[in-house]
Amino acid sequence: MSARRRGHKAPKGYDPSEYPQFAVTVDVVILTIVDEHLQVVLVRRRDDPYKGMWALPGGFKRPDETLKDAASRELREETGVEAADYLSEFGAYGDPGRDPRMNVVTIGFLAVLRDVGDLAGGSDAVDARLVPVADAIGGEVGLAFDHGRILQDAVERARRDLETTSLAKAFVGPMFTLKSLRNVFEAVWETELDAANFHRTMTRSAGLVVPTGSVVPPGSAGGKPAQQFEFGPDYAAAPMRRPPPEPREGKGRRDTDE
Amino acid sequence: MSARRRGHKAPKGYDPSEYPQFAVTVDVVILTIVDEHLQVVLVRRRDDPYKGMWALPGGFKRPDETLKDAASRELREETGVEAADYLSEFGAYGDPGRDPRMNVVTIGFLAVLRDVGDLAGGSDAVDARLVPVADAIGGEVGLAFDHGRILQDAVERARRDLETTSLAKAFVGPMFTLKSLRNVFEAVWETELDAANFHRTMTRSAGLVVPTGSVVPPGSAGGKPAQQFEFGPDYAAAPMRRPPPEPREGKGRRDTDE
DNA sequence: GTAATAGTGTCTATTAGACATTATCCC
DNA sequence: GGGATAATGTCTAATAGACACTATTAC
Repeated sequence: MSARRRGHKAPKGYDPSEYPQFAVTVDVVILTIVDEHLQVVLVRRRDDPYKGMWALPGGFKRPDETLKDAASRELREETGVEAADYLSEFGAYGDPGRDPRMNVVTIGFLAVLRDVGDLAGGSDAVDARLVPVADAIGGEVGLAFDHGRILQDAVERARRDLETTSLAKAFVGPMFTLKSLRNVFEAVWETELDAANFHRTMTRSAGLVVPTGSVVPPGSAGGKPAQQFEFGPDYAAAPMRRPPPEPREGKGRRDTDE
Repeated sequence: MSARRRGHKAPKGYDPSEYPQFAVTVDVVILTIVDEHLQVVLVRRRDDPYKGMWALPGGFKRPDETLKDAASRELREETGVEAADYLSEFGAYGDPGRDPRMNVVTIGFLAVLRDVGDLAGGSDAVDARLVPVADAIGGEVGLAFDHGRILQDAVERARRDLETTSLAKAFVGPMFTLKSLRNVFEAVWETELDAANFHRTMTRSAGLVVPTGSVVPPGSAGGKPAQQFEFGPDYAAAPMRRPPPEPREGKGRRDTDE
């Protein structure tokens, strides 16, 4: 007991052997939207003892880099993308035994990309694929360790940040139609938004999104060409609130019926 | 380069000397409201090489405890409080050199207490005091390392959680007046809320707060006795939005005038 | 009585949401 | 033309915010 001191400010010359040592890893939850659905990058290592399990990309933090730099490096190594359009820390994970092989504390980072590019180009020792978030959370994909919980936390953070920050910018390119922007909110929030009201809410106050003048022709099914917009200087948060999750059928208390 | 492997899943028998080792500390931002102002617990260690600097309470994480347990333990050691009314992780700090004495990654926890009790009872080696958050952030109190930034992040998280979670419960006791509850929002958000509208918003839908029937007599200045309330089952988030920060005088663009 | 605090009532401007209507394309 | 998609218009209910007013206490 005397060996341990209160507080984390060890005196000069404090012997590292007197306090516990941990490996620190950074795991990156890389989100993007493909086919109108939210997807996450998962990897599977060929030399992994947990064969068949998919995992979040990640790696050891180095002493001479920041946590964010470590996350950025892992992202680059995994996807070849130089810089994420959004990269922020969302959680820390240090339960004893969560990795049976060592004492490790993992910092979770949320990365959002407009386009994930060619995943196979990342590394020759790693399988990487895009998985719909619903599948990964739903348990249809076996996730290693506590990566399921980490992914859940990341998605919840993305849902919140989409409402309270300019995260939406990271999901779309410099020019976008209001339909594609609406799809971002619908995919991340897992909800449906009225197209007419969405259009009005986005364009009501100038400075959120501004029309560029160019239009995109409709698909083979026809329709009015859609205006292309870009973000204005005032977009700092979603101009609408996230709708509350719909009550499940047959769950929760039932006041009426029967 | 060959010694380092991509990803954090080291093979069995991986040599700990092949990846960097860190000390992991947990720092706890303990918030409470005293005299209608938000306050934070700071400590100053007698044997600290950085004499005169105040710091956030914290300590090393042990391999056999979770991060939250470590935070809870530090909180208990510092304040004698057995359990915080709110305790959640809000950030990770790992910049190289942030603690010049060792490689350390710090996990920040936000703790909220209704009553901080006797701080001096915590330890004989530590001075502890309550400091108004405005003073601590304003630079009027010298904070060690990057603790100023950690504190700022914690306060920002508290502001957000007060709006989106039931954090308000942690600031008041089991019974409270609407004035004291309103003061929680005003102190944390650094704003003023209309008392009449606050009352209506809180009591409009039953299940948020419910009157207990008991009242508290007014002070020496007189006034109508205040009803005491307790939280109902439906209080999961603040029933009002956080007001946007007021634009500073003389700052920002000026469209009119001159 | 006056001052002070708790709580209610009322009015208005804004907003969310539902939904009809118009505009412009493909076939 | 008919179908499909984009964008606008309209209506209603709910809400936020300002503020007047009533209720109950200390002095």
